[in-house]
Amino acid sequence: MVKKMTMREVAKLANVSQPTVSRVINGNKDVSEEIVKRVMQVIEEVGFVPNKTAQTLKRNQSKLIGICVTEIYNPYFVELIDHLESEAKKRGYNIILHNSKHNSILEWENIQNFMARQIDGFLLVPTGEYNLPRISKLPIPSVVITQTIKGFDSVGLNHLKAGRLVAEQFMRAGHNTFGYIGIDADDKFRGFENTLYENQIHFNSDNFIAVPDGENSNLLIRKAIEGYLEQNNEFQFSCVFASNDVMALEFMKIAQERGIRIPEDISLIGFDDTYLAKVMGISSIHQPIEEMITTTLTLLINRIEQEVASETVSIQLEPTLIERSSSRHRRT
Amino acid sequence: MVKKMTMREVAKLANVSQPTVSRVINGNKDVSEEIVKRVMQVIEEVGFVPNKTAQTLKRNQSKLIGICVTEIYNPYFVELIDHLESEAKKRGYNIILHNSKHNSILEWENIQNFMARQIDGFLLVPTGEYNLPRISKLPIPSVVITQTIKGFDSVGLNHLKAGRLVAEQFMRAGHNTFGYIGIDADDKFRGFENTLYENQIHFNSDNFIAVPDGENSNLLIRKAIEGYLEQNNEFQFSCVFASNDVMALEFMKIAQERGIRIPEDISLIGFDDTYLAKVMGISSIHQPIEEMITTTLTLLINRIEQEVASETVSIQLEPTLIERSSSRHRRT
DNA sequence: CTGTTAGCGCTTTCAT
DNA sequence: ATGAAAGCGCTAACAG
Repeated sequence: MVKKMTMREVAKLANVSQPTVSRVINGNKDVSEEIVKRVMQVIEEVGFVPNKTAQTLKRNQSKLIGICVTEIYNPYFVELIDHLESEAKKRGYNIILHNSKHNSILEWENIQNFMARQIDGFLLVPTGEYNLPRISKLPIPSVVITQTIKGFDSVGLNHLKAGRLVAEQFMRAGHNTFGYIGIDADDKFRGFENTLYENQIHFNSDNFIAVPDGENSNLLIRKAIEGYLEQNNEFQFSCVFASNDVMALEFMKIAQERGIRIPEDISLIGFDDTYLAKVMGISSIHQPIEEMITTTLTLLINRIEQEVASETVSIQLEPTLIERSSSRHRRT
Repeated sequence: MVKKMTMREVAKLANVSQPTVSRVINGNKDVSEEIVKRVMQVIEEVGFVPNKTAQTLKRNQSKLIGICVTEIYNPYFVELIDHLESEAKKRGYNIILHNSKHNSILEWENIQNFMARQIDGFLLVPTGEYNLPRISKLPIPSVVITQTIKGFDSVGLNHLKAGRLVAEQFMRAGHNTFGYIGIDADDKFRGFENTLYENQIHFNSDNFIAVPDGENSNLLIRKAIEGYLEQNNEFQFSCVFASNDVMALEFMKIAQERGIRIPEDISLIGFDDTYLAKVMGISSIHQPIEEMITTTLTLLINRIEQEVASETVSIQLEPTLIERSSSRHRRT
């Protein structure tokens, strides 16, 4: 094929009308065997591929799903995108990926682009609240992923439960001073803190190492941890929960540099169970990514195909704790 | 906007003809200020976004570039995709990502899909030779990336030079027994071996740890390295070059488990300079990814827009060695 | 069963 | 400076 073929040209070569070619391609059964064979042969020979752009225009559906993430660097999102790509393909959809880089302006541009490209629906890891009002006015459905936002369809993790799992594990191992590394006091922290509280343990807020929001940067994380050390001279806890694996790893490295043994001196549990955690032997909260993707896609595709505007649904999946060497140590 | 708007409806609201709206949107200057303002206002109000699908059909160009990689898990490809997305956007193109999973059948399906979606051109990390003949017959341009294949436009790395850099560094540090971990005797190995040879050092092929081709799996890598140890009891080299960072990291972990110190007992250099290497302090060959992307895109977009079928060009970029702690040790 | 016709939303002559 | 008309490649309604 040296030039792009169209149905019209295929039709000419097969001595049939152009709509007949369309019927053959779409498996319409009211076509004689004879003609089907003739047309298929020509298609094969010239390597014809139907123009989805024209189909989209005519059918008013593109079989395209958008996904807009806040960063692409996070191994967690990579896993997400990878699964999404395969799963969507299985269901006859392609995906188009955009990165908002934690920037709401860019996020909106991305969504406009989605609209322009006639996607049928999209998945969103929101940068914040900024665009939510206009997103809810869009004429196509979307599902928020990894977070729960009221008024939106969403599939996320039970973060409270995740925090609880970690706290329980630490308590079971005999710890009584606790640390936390994260962006702010979100649900996973609250689950952690509440569980301690229910067991008459007060979480000392000095041991909350706050990392600035935004792109996950090793440098920023390191600064935050070193900032803590300047204030406190040494870590005032025997176990620490990091709100993602990147932070957990950075903590581990700083500990190693200072001769602090993990888990003997400090136990560590991360979050997301990315391959960073697997590779480095860091215990971590596992999110059921595959289940998340299938659930999300099912929800979104239902919205696309049923076009019913029923109540928004918000699904929370259950986290599990994957224990590795970084927390396999019992305090005495 | 509760329904998708079209130019026709915008036109009606602005009391002009539909082609006039098109002119306004495309910045045609033969439109009176007055009307431009009126139309823009309506567009703003109703949140109209032009339908790129219809534009594609009419203009016969989609402003879409495909990229098909062999795996998405490799941090190197993640970096590649990330840069590509931003850089393409700067030049007015969107990207559509596919994963061939090292499978030639899937690769061809992906390319067919590209064609169906009317992409203007694509970048390819080939799974092998299988599809190359038909790819060269396609009516749209493509550029092979990370490899050099004759008869194709390609942008890759000077792998011979990379191997040479590593060998030179090891020799300079006083090593005289050498190891290699990789898939097969590719250019980067040849550069390594040749450089040793030129210095009267024979590379002992027993010290070639061969990892099976395919998806980068930590498990397969580990098996290969452990297989070596079963044969040889211990590592018969004081320095080792791993053909990517994932392999380097796996080597490092196995070494650690066995009390082998890096770099004191064995120096290690990886390849790709991914954040795995950065985070773990592994010396690594850096590929200039940004330069690679800009070069590749420039080449591809030239092909797309000039539509001249001149000689294929093949560009090799220069690697650099980033030295980190895993090789900072001088033999005495 | 198969062909004819119309039209998806846009751009692009061609008139005026 | 603006509108009318044609057509990109396809699907779908309608004839026959």
